[in-house]
Amino acid sequence: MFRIGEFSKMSKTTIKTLRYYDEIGLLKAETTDKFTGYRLYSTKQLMTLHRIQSFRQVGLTIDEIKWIMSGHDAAGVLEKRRAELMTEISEGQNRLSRIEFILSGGTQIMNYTAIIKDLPECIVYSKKILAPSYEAYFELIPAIGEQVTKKYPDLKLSTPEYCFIVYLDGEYKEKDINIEFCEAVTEMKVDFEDVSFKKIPPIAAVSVLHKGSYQGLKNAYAFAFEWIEKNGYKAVENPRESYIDGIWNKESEEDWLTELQIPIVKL
Amino acid sequence: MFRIGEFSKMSKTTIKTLRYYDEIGLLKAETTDKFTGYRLYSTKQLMTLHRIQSFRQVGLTIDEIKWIMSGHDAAGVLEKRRAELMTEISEGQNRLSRIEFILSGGTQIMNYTAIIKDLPECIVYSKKILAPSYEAYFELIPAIGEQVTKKYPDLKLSTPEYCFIVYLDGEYKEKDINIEFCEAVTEMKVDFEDVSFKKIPPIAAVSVLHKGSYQGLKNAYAFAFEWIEKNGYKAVENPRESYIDGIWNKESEEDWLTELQIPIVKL
DNA sequence: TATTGACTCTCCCGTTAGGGGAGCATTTAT
DNA sequence: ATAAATGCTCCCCTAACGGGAGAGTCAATA
Repeated sequence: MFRIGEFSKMSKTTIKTLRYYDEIGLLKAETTDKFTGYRLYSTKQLMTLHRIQSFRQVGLTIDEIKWIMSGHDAAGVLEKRRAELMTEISEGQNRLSRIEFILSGGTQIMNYTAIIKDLPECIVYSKKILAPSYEAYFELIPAIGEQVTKKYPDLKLSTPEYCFIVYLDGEYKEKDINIEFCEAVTEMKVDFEDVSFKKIPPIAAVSVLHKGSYQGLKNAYAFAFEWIEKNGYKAVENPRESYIDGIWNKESEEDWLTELQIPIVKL
Repeated sequence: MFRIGEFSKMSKTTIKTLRYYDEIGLLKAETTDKFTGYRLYSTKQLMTLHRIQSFRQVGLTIDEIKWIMSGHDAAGVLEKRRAELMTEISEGQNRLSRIEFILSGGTQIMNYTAIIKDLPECIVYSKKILAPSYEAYFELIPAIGEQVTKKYPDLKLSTPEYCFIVYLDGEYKEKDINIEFCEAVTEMKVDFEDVSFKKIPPIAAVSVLHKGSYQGLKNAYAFAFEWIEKNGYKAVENPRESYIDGIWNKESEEDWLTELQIPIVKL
């Protein structure tokens, strides 16, 4: 029989860990001196501990090991752990890729940052319009709001407001732009005229914030698409251009704030 | 200005997290209502939070992000994180490999388990002997102890005891085996006759416990070497065969306990 | 024999980045 | 006026131990 210090050296396990395993019942000392409280271990425990350590070294949790040590089959737990490890590894590689993207600089000079967001489900009314030019279409928006309010006076916008447009053209255009305007609301209603209601399902998207005039949005798009490509994602829907601050509440163009949301999937 | 719930939805961040960031000073609310205590956020905070999230998503700690957000250069931190990620990934792959080795069964039927241990530095006296057979050499061991004790009566063995042999032959032999016997002691002494003292440097080793008669040790060796190969290690020194329980303290062969320690490096 | 130093015990706090919930105050809608 | 939703603070919880305080135990030495 060995005292904890000796047993600790034999097994290359810290005393703290041995006491902890004793406390939680993973590996009880064979006997505990009734007077002194000293824990005493045998070489039999050495075998058990060896097995425990082999599981700990592949990352099983204490509870999982307890389960196995109490006689259950290890295979199920190990397969679960294998699956966890595979996702851990690919998440690690994803993070590594993202860090290297930042460190590689270049595009990052523009000071953009990208994050992945889960966009929740939402209900919107939407209207497709053909705008003669980019600037022109902003003047069309208030009218849409009025049109909807006239039809459904009780319809409420989501809080916080969430309104965005989607470019329907597959290519870049400066005039005669096909645009879909969407505004999130709290309730589904029946379509009317050229306004339709729809429920947008939840989806993951990369989000990039753009500050300043809409001239610079091109850069934000370029950044976002490069980010998507370099980090192993694929854009699966048209980007949403969501307006947070703009002419309606900020005088200076510098204060305008726009969020690009590009729905993606991991490759 | 937005209350915490709205801001939470805009940024896709939980209220708990926002309060936590406020508390630790990573992202203070722009103002806090003096009477109600309500936190109020602005779209400016949205930008800051976006940056914070981009760092969180690659796994930076809160302290690291604080450091960056207070104006320091991000590159150093990111490079450190990159290095961490690379070791995390390779550790993950190592664990995965080890789990798949277990699940692949086969060798595991013998119920061996392998772990990696850091063997600490130790001082041993050692003596090389040519044993006519495997069994014969066990009878030579007591004599060695006496020989050393006669020369150095005050020399003390390590506690716990650590004694092992190393096979010096490059090949498997059944007779005329070249063996080095080592016993850990507390002090360095001067060599005498055919006994030499040496300090063994610390090294990592794979450890396999073998229970039962020495007949079965072959299996343990086979298991250990297969484990080493399949999991991307390389044996860099002769294995140590360390005796824990044996004929000197256990009558039944079944209770004998031996530990194989094979110094390794990761490939 | 007394003492010193090494060892062991229990108890408590700390670690990360928040999550869960209780109990209470405030705001908004009916 | 009341009810529902939202906000606040405060406290405890996580996984697997590590650090340290304060007190008891053991073996060897002066």
